This record gives sequence, structure tokens and C-alpha cells, in this order.
Amino acid sequence: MTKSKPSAKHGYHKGNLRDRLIAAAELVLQQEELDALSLRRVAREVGVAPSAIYNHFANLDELLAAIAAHGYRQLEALERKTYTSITDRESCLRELARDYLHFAADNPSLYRLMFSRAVVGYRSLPEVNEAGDSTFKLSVEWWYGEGSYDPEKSAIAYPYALAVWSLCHGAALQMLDGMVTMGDQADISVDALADALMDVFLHGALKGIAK
Amino acid sequence: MTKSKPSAKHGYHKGNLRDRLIAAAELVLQQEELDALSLRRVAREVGVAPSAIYNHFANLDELLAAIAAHGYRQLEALERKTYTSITDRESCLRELARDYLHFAADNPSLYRLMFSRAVVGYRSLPEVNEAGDSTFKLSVEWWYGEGSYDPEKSAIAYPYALAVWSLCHGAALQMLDGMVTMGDQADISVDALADALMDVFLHGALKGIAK
DNA sequence: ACCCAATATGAACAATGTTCATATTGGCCG
DNA sequence: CGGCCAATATGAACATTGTTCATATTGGGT
Repeated sequence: MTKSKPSAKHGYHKGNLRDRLIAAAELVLQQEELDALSLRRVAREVGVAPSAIYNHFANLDELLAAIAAHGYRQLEALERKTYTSITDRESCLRELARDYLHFAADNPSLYRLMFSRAVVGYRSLPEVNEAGDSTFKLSVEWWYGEGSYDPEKSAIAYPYALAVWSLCHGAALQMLDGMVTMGDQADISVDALADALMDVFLHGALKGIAK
Repeated sequence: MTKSKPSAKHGYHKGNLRDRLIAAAELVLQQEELDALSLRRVAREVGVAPSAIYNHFANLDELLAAIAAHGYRQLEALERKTYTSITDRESCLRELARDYLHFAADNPSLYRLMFSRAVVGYRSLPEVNEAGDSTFKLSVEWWYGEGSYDPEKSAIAYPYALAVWSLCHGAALQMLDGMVTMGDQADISVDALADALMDVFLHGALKGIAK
């Protein structure tokens, strides 16, 4: 039979628990801080015993990794859409930065999880290895140009890719931590922040150094 | 009597426990990962009951904040030294970036703690508020120029300060997470990384965009 | 129709942060 | 010099966390 109705009452085999766990976790992340997410909390949310999770994930880190991987794919899809739709290189780069900061602003807890120590570094799931670098790979690819991979240009493009990505990541974290006040005005829109950063990034800071 | 010998045997009043707790915590951070640091671990390290800590800190977050504040002051001193010793603006900026990344590379766990959620955001200790922004304040001050604060230049300088700091912070995290491979070569020196980033930052990325 | 592998349970364990009643002690006031 | 109090340290307790394991249930394939 097709397992089309896994939502029945409460039994032992409740359908694919894996996806439901991830979905529940994402819901928690949307509404609360990252530290509200715990293995037992997710189990509670789904209405299942904590130990049941271990039938689908080796441990908590793997669950977190799976959630993060989903986040990476979302972000990557977002970026790729802009990447393929805007032809003007500079406009595209600016829009990519806006996309990135918007993603972080809209999903603060998820963003924090994606770059938490539990997910990054512990290369438990190959799924995360692939999805995790997606954004950065996209960035490198962007700088390489539309052509195929060229080792000659690689050494030139890589620093650019590393720099934008570091810039955006650092700015995203500062933004989430409420550290961006942009001088006097207490608040600043995400777009304005992205634009200001990209202005500096594109034109360089040498002019700002002029004594 | 002077309490010059607090190291005696084991008694109730063992000298100023506060400083010894912080020192012990810093030692743990120097040798292990951030998640190895716990309230009970620090108590164990000092040879004291866990609850004794609550005579000196309201809770774990305050202990972490105090440790982080110490780290902030170290970093700030490091930066200020370069800040005041190198007159050439561009050379100074490059050296500041190197200093920053070296601090992160030399104290990975402490650096992670300093920018962890437990420390940033929870503005429990005013000590952290002051020390925490020191590096960034220093950066803003640097861009303002040596003169006194000028609101007119503020709006111009702030984006630069925000950008360098975001860039360095993002790069530091990526470095600590082993995400910096600089193209083909697996490893790259901290100095080389800093220089590469500052090249892009100083001269701008527009030239890298040329199709 | 049966059986087994997959899945879910519940009780247990260690470790964590925190609280509280209790015990000790150093320094101050008489 | 003696006594007392506030500061400090203890140890036992509690709730919560991740994890393990023996046990129970069940759905799909032969």
C-alpha cells in the first residue's frame, strides 16, 4: 500500500520521521533563538521519543547538519536565481550581496546554525560538505567568469571570491548581533547596508585613506 | 595580614577566586576547543566546588563575558600598538589586518568565545559592552583620521570601518574553520591571507569584474 | 500468513547549569 | 584579645541535555 496517510493517530511507524524532524526543527528556528533547538525539543515537537531520532540520525550533529544543508540549498537557490538573471556584472554582484544579507536577516537562527561549530568543521555528513560550500563555490564561479574553470584565472579570481564572501559573512553576523548602527542612525535597512558595503568593496578603500 | 599566600593547602578562602577562574578558563581555551569550556570544568580546574563560582559571577554567561572582555582588551592593545607606531596609512591598515588574523589564529577558541552568542547580544556585563566594541571603535577612529571626531566625516568613514572589520571577521572565521584554501595550495600563511584580502579591499574589485 | 528488519518506546546514565541550606573563616568592632 | 558577621566555600539536590540499550510494535516481502 502507499503510505499516503502517515498522519494517523499515534503508532510506531508514523511515516517518514526524518523529514518531519527537520521540518519541526526549521519551525523552531523560525520562531526562536538557536539555543532553543535541542534534540529533545524537536522530538517533543514532533511527538516522539527522543531516542527515536537515532533511527534516522547518528547523533544530534547529524540532525543539525541535515537542517543546515537544507538551509544551504535554499541560500544557494536564491543566489543562483540572481546569478543567472542579471547580466550586468556589477549590478549582479550588488544584488547577490543583498540576497545574502536578506537571507541572514530573514532566517537569523538558521543562519547561525549553518555556520555554527557543530555544523562547520565537523565534516560528519557529506551532504553538508557539498551543500555547505555551495554559496562560496557559486561566488568563485562568478568571479571566474561564465566560461569554464580556468586555472590561470583561478589564482586571480579566488581572492576576490574569498573577500566578498568574508565581507558578507562578517557583515551578516554583525547585523544579526545588532552591531550595525551605521553611524548615528540607529537602524539601517538591509539593502542600504549591502549597498554601502559593496560601494567600498567595488571602488576600493584607498580613497578613504587620503589623509 | 596581607593575603600574599592564598595558595595554602585547601581552605575556604583561597584568595581572589575570580581571577583564578578566569585564568584557568583561559588556559583551557588555549589548549582545547571552545565546547570544552564549562562552568564545572573551570571549577574542577581550579579545585573548587561548582557553586563557589556563583559568589563571583551571577551565572555562566557572566564568567564567559569576563573572559571575553579580557580577550577584547588583549586584541585592542595589539591593534593600538600598530595603530600608533606605523604612520603610513596604507601600511598601517595592512598591518592591522595581519594583527587581527594572527590574534584569531593564535587564540582560536578565545576568538570564538568573544564572538559567541553567549557573549555578544546578551549585554549582561557593561564590561563587555565597553571592551567588546573596542576593536571596532578603534577601526572607526582610524578611518576618521587622527583628528577629533567629526560628524561630517563620520558618515563617510563609517562604511569603511564597517567593511574592513566585517571583512576581517568573516575571514578569521573562515580561516578557523579551515575554509581558506586559496585556490590550489592547501595551506596559506596568515600574512599571505591578510595581504591578499587587503589588496582587494584597498584597490577595489571593479577590475576583477572586467569580463 | 508469517516473519524479520525497521522503527518507536521507556528507562537508564553521565554531564551540564543552577539553587539552597550548611559550614567555615577572615577581618572588623568592641 | 575575643566575638561576631559578612563573605566565601561546600555538598547535596534538581531540571535539562545527549546518548545507550533492552524491549515492544509493526509493516512489507517471501
